[in-house]
Amino acid sequence: MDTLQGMTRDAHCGELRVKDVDKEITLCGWVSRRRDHGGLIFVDLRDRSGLVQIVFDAAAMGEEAFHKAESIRSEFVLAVIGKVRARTEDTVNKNMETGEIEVVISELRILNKAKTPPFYIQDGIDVDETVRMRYRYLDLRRPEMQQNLILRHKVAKVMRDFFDAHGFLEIETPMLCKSTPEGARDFLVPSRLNPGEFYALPQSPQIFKQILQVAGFEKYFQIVRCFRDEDLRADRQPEFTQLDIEMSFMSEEEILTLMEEMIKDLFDKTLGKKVETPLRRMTWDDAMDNYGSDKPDLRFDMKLMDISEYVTGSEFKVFNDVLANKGQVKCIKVDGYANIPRRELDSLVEFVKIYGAKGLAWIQYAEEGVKSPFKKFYSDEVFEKIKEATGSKTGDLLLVVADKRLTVAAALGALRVEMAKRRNLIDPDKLNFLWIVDFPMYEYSEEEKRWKAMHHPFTAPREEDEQYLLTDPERVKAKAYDMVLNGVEIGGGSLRIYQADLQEKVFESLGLSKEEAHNKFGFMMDAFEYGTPPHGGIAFGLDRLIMIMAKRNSIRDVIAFPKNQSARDVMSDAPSTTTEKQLQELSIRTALKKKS
RNA sequence: GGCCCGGUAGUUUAGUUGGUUAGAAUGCCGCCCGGUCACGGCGGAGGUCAGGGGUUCAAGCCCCCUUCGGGUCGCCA
Repeated sequence: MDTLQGMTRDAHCGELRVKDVDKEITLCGWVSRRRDHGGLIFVDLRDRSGLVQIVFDAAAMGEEAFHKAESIRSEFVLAVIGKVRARTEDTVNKNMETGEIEVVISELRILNKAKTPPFYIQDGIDVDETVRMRYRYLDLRRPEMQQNLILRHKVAKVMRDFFDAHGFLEIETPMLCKSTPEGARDFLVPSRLNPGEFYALPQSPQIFKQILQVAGFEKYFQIVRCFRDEDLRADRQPEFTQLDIEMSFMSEEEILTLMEEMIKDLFDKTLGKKVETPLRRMTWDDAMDNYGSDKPDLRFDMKLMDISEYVTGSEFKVFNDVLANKGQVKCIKVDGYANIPRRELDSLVEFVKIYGAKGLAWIQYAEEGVKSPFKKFYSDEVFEKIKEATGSKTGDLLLVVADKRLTVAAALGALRVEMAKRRNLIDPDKLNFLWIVDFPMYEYSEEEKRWKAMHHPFTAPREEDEQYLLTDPERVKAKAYDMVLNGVEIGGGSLRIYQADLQEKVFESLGLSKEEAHNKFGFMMDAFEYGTPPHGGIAFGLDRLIMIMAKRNSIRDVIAFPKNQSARDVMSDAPSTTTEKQLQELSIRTALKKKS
């Protein structure tokens, strides 16, 4: 095995071009591929910058050195000295960035050997994710994964520059915190020095960033890790990164505008994409009624349409019962799909049931006539009216759900996205941003039989709705906003309550007594008594944002070391059991021996 | 906690109605090869069919349980 001793790397594989021809260079990198032709060996050498073909020529480099080159295998680590040479026209490789040149090697050093990797170190592999995670250091060696993390770095850099330029300060907040009572489950950390007591890892720096406003920093941001002990998804990890922002003396309008500028700057400087501002704004009510979602994907249309008025007063019990209970009958139109196979319709019925709908009906405006499971309950005239009202043509399909407002929204909203995917209606190159505004202040928890804060209990209600806080919480709208990109919530925030009496009223509306509230948020409420400026902020999910920018389907592809769906790190095998001694030190008496 | 899908050489997989020695590609090893770039040719090694139990003359295939993985509903202020 050789060493680097006396060698100085002075070039990078992926950067070499025709302009470098005749230069004598020293490269370092990993062996991506080897093509051994007997007296001539080609190797694709890879470093962070990319690939270049290096050539070992038996005639030119001597028998001993060539013999060494013959021992090269995949992922060996090499240092080579060679001369850049233009390729002859018939040997140019147009698929490679460096395909017009190659490097003829005069000296080879094998810095390290490598075991045969369990999968190809290349883009677009189709390998079980567990294998990728176990060998994450090899997975991350793949160019596309390197690009994802390079993009991630650039995103963070552009954000920091932007906020610095706009007078924001990045201030760190604690990782060891007081457990927050509402919201997600906390990760708990035992305190050795305080037996029987626990810290929580932050779900977000929410309270600290508001207190920083009380402290007079005026403009704060932080790229910060957050922790939530909930079930995982393709876009949810137990620890994730958020771009956290809070500022004083700014209106909702000013905050939204500033964030639009930040997004515009970000996409321009990282991807070279122009984002049109101001971004479209939509109220929560409009989003729910027209798209069945508070994070609608507007890269395609397919609005939800209400056909309640056309189907009232018939013998059809399903619709009658729903309409009698203030529900609605709504549909989406799938263009040109009247001849949908029966089997697929049946699968769609099962699909909407996942979202709480009891069933799915349909109208097929087929060439041979209207087909519908409720055809016998209505006249041809009714189907004509619906056809006209929904703008349907012969050949179109309507998918119909009848239920309570939010159930219809959930089912048809999900079905809308599903049908768009199946019918290939989504342009993957499109970036569709919008703001959702005027969120409800509260949502009802069936489980706990009480009103809960939709955003969090520090969110300010709209002034005109304050009078309904205690009497009619359902109609109170909040000064809250979400940024949505391609059907994904990438950020959310609000103006906060900064006056003690209003805060108490909101706590009261949530069923929190003064004592309870003080017990849970006392330090914050104390702080708020010493001159709190009006303030507000927002937090962006950095992982999700980068996932979309990198056109991936999982945030695991833009996080260096993610957890699997069971929240395990399969490379290091965390979490794990610990020693009796450690547990005793931490005053954890119940030593759980899950695994022996 | 619920639902759906899946686990067969290192990897990606085929495997019929349950019926001979589980087949292929790729990777790996050896030999040959001077212009390849998914190099090519010849030869070779490589399998606890996730684990356990059951049905059967016979199980990769059927049934049950367990386990692991992915997606998702609930959950995620």
